[in-house]
Amino acid sequence: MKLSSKSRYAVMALADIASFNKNKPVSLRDISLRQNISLVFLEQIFSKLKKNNIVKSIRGTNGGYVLSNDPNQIKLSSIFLAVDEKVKQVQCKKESKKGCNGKSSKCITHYLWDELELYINDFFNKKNLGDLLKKNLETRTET
Amino acid sequence: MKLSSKSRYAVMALADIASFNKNKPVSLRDISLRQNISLVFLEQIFSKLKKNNIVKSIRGTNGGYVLSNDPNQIKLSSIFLAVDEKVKQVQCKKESKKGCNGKSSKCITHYLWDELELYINDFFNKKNLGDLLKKNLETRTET
DNA sequence: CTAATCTTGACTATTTTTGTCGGGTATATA
DNA sequence: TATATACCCGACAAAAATAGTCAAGATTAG
Ligand code: FES
Ligand code: FES
Repeated sequence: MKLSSKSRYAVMALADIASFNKNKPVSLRDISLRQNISLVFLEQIFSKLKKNNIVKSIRGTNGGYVLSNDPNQIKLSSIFLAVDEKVKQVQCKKESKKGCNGKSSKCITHYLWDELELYINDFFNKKNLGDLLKKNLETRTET
Repeated sequence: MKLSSKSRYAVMALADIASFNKNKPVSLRDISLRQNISLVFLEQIFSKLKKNNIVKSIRGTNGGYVLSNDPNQIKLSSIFLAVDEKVKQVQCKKESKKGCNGKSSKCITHYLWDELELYINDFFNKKNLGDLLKKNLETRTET
């Protein structure tokens, strides 16, 4: 049970931008080098982040990406929504009366998975990019 | 981000045994029919559950499986351990000083994923089969 | 004996993940 | 205006993980 690389990279890259944020656009090339992520893969990811208005792009020489909002406003859940990371533990359609096994009622584990799903989503709703930067700074200086 | 079918089936099947627990062994065939899970796949899963002492097997006619412990003693985390479900969010070796990206220090997202990992494992450590049965009963009768 | 049941290891099909490739288009700056 | 630097986009492909199947056997109640 883990996050996809796509999602991890998305958060990594955004955190990179946020920490280098001198109001100048950050190029994917730089992120790629600093974070060791394939440039072309990053392009894919940022296409989605842009469509979902998490970042703004500036084209041309000295271009790159900037965050659309303050890091404290960017929740993990928004990022994951943008890159199609879904926390899906329940295997049935929630609205339907039917269960995941094709039976006419919910399976015995349904409510457990539902609870787990809420539990995890809660984490992603509470955490934002700002928290990440702060935490990171704390832990690093604490050495 | 989701659990594997193997893990879901394991919990489902164990819950099935627990709720039919009249001290009689429950055959995989019955579970397969009731829960709509491939019999052969269940065999694979139960092989692991047995090795990890979650269930005991009784061979021969009228054989089947019984739980090794009281449902309240069987934590989700034990079940997942048995079927190799791993909650792995951090992508580096935790003990090492090195990061997931081959760099010499931990990446900027490391502490976030570490926190998430603990958070999720906490859920699995707190929940047991008994909780599941109780919850399920409540929710169903509440209609 | 024989039918029901567990036991085991190898094998395979499908899906998902993790990217690459090859072509664009826009723009700052010399 | 030329050029290099960047973003933009859709199709494709390798690799890994998942979700099983298949075949052959061992054990035991009745
Ligand atoms: S997960 Fe919803 S019915 Fe099984
Ligand atoms: S996850 Fe540990 S260093 Fe990146």
